[in-house]
Amino acid sequence: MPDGTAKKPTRIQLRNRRRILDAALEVFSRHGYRGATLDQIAAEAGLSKPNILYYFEGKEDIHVTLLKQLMETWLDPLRTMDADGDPKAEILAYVQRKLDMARDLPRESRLFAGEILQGAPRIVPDLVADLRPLFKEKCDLVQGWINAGALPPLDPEHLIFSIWATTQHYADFEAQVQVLHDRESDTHARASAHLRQMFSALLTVSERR
Amino acid sequence: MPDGTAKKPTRIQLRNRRRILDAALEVFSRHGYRGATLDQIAAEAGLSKPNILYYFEGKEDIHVTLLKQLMETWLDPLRTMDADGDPKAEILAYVQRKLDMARDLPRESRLFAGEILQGAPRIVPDLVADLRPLFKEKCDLVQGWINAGALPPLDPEHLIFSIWATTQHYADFEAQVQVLHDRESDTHARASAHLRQMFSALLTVSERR
DNA sequence: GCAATTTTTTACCATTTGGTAAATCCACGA
DNA sequence: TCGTGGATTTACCAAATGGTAAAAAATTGC
Repeated sequence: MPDGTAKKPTRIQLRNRRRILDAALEVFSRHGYRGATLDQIAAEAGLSKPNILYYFEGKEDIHVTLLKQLMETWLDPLRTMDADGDPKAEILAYVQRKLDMARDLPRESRLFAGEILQGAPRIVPDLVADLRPLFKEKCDLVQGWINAGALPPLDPEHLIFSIWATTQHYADFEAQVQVLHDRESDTHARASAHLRQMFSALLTVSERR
Repeated sequence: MPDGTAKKPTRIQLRNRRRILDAALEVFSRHGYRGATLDQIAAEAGLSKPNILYYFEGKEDIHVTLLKQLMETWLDPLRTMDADGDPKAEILAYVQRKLDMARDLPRESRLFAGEILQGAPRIVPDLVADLRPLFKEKCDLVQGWINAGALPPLDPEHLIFSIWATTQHYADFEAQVQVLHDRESDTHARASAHLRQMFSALLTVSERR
């Protein structure tokens, strides 16, 4: 068995672990943690169930591995927000990056959403360790811009919440959007335009007459 | 057994069905459909498992009953949006009602979110039958206001998506909000102020100098 | 080519879980 | 008070599911 204790992973090990995580992402994101079965993951990965348990300690191990790995990707666009850039442009660019991610990585978005929805039982520690500091940092950054008069007074925490909510909505609630959205129009393009308009309005310093 | 075919339900039937649905809402919203077990629901309801199956045909029956029942409550605030009121005030009031619902009925919000997240397999028909017409109607209403010059040009569909996303976020992602939000501040009050500010900015006809 | 190691399969198992059958309990009207 | 029909419990079951042991197969290093 490939113990996790820092050896050099074989080519086969690398390939199969990736296969398994790919399959697991697909299955977990569609059915949730409890709804997903090892048999489904095994079938999707093209491996046998015991073979999967040769590479991971168990179902939870796969899920946690997936979540931790995902967290990095997920936080990346936020990290990119640059203190030296133009405040409004930086934030609007962040909105776009987040929206693009919802389009390009919907499974990842749903996996994360499912975990949070159920109280984040398996990922709260990572949330506290990784997300919280970054979140605080970026809130402070936005607050700094406000204090400098580069942005109108607003609530940094809830601004970020709103960005997350509006962008991830298109991945997490895709089933609903699909039912409601006008079939002929390009969802992504219109969502992009709308969010730019909305956050632009919020971020623009109102010039009183 | 109390067949669904239109008899007069006993007092005991009414009471126990309500108990079961209450318990099921609690359990389903916390663990999702697959994650919830009849035993948990039974324990929460203070009834035995077979007794629960005396009142409902099965697990799915309970879940579907809950979802359909919930849909009504859920759509109510949207229905209230009045064509004769002031457009901006009507929309902002809708935002507030939706935010209040996220605070007062988080379990309902999460139950719904969980269903949609997994592709809404058990509720798409109702979405199409109930939600879609109402959604269309209100989009047309907003479009009418825009055409009349009472609102700036904006995308009605995505406006509503954004309202749903931002308000429900506080219920569905509560675990995350809890980890990140400043402990001393009143989440609901600040969220309310922020959303009012954001949608107000979006809905205000920009008066060019 | 061959021993040693890694990978995969076969054959299981224990538990959980949704669900059922039938016996029993109980409320209530005549 | 007693019978009747609704309500509840007891004792189950079959399938699904996470997981394991050990043998077989493949791969690798020499």
